[in-house]
Amino acid sequence: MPLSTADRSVLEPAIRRLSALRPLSAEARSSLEYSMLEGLQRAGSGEDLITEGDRVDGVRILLSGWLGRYKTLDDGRRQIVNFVFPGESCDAHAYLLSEMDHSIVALTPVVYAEIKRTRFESLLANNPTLSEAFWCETLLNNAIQREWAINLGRRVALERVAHLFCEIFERLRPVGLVDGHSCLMPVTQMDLADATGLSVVHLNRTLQELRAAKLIVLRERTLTIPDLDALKNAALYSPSYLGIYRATEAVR
Amino acid sequence: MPLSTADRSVLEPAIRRLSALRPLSAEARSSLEYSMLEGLQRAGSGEDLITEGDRVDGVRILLSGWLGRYKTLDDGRRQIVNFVFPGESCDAHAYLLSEMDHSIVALTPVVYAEIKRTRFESLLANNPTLSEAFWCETLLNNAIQREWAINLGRRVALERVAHLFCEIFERLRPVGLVDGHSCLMPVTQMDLADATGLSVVHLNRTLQELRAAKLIVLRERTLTIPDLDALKNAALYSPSYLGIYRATEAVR
DNA sequence: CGTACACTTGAGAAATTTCAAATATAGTGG
DNA sequence: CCACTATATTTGAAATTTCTCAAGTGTACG
Repeated sequence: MPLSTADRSVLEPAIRRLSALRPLSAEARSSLEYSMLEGLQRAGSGEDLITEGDRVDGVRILLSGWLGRYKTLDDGRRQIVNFVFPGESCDAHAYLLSEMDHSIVALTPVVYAEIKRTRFESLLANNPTLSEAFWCETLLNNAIQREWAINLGRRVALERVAHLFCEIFERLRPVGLVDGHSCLMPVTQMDLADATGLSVVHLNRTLQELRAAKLIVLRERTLTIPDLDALKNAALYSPSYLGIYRATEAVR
Repeated sequence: MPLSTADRSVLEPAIRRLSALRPLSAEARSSLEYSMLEGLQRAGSGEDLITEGDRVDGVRILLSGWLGRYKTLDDGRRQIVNFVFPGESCDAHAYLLSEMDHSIVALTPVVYAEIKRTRFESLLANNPTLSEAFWCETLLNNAIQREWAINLGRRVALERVAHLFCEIFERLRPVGLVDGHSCLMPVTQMDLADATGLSVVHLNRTLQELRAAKLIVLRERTLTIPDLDALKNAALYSPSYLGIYRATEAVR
């Protein structure tokens, strides 16, 4: 469903994030803003934005809420293979491949901008700097996906959940969604379980362990990390995969 | 160490694979060949081609042997997050990010072509079709990486190893490295364990299970899959993530 | 021939899952 | 606003998977 009344401030996360990846010219920025404002959309929690096997015909840029990229096995097992946070896009360039290899679901109510393929392509053709920013995003995604592999393959439950929380913090920070030591945690424990490859029951117990160790406070849909370094320590966190964000952090 | 005598046939896997991703113009093909022939290199088994934290300054295209992309945790745990097979490139465009987020090791003796950044960039600039092929490769890598996430997060040991073998088959096929029902399996069980997130001991037992079920034959560094569909079944394999290869398969 | 490395086996320990049920919490219609 | 219902979180206990440790057997290579 299209949004009618929209002021430009809803676009802020997208602009902020792309600028963090590559400095955008004023011109690139304004034509992007124009294209986004034309395609504002909402989706409700639980709604699939796109399903494995679909063909893609454009790009969506998330403006608020959380999305989950997921894959399922025939017997229903589900793995969230990545989150999409405000400012991040999904499917940029995906039309270069034949079809979607995964699905994307709204884990919360979301607002996003949809830009059709032809529009998007001309936007990139006219703004090399923008094109580079989107490609950078693809590369960054790749790096994040690799980190998820070691997270799922080699970290034990506690480290794994701790690591996810660290990553969420670092990815929300550049778009201004970390407030002091806290951020919103709007998803269910089931979602977190599917993202960490754990059962809900064990995820729940792991959260309690993290709470008992005073590494996190999690209540009323808010995650607080009193001491991020301590949590990173528990997670065996290594920062190199989000390297491109580091400049951003310094600027804060 | 540079290779001296080199005939053009060593380049075949690379040309074959890129052509599978995007049809290459004769011109693109020959300038790529020329650039590759100039930068032929070898590395011995166990040698790191590049290490996490390094800056990248070019692209390498693997011509023979297997590479492993891996990450490690401080206490030594290692996860191979992906393999690189002949014809695949590593680090294409990686110089757009600040530094390597992972390391790449030669799991066998390898031959590869190295193209320096400036050379590579002008190659892409002059051959849009080539540029698209390389970007396609990046997107495909992304899809593979997502599949690894569900493999590590949601498949049990037997399914996981079975799935890895199916994937290896499907990725080796387009470059002509599958011979009937067999392909080379030149890596150690330790490497396979690190790729599937299992301990060596458990990987070994899982292989025995697969053998007992007649799903694989594995001896003398050769993997035979008598009935690929049966193995895919056991792996809960879903083909959508290697979709772009499907045209290739049909052509065979 | 020896030494290092790769593979295999056994057995107990640990992590994680499953099943089942109890308690919260949130959303909905009256 | 409340009662009702569905969903989300939490708890207990047993079953299962996977890991660790330790040792034995092969195999390749100098």
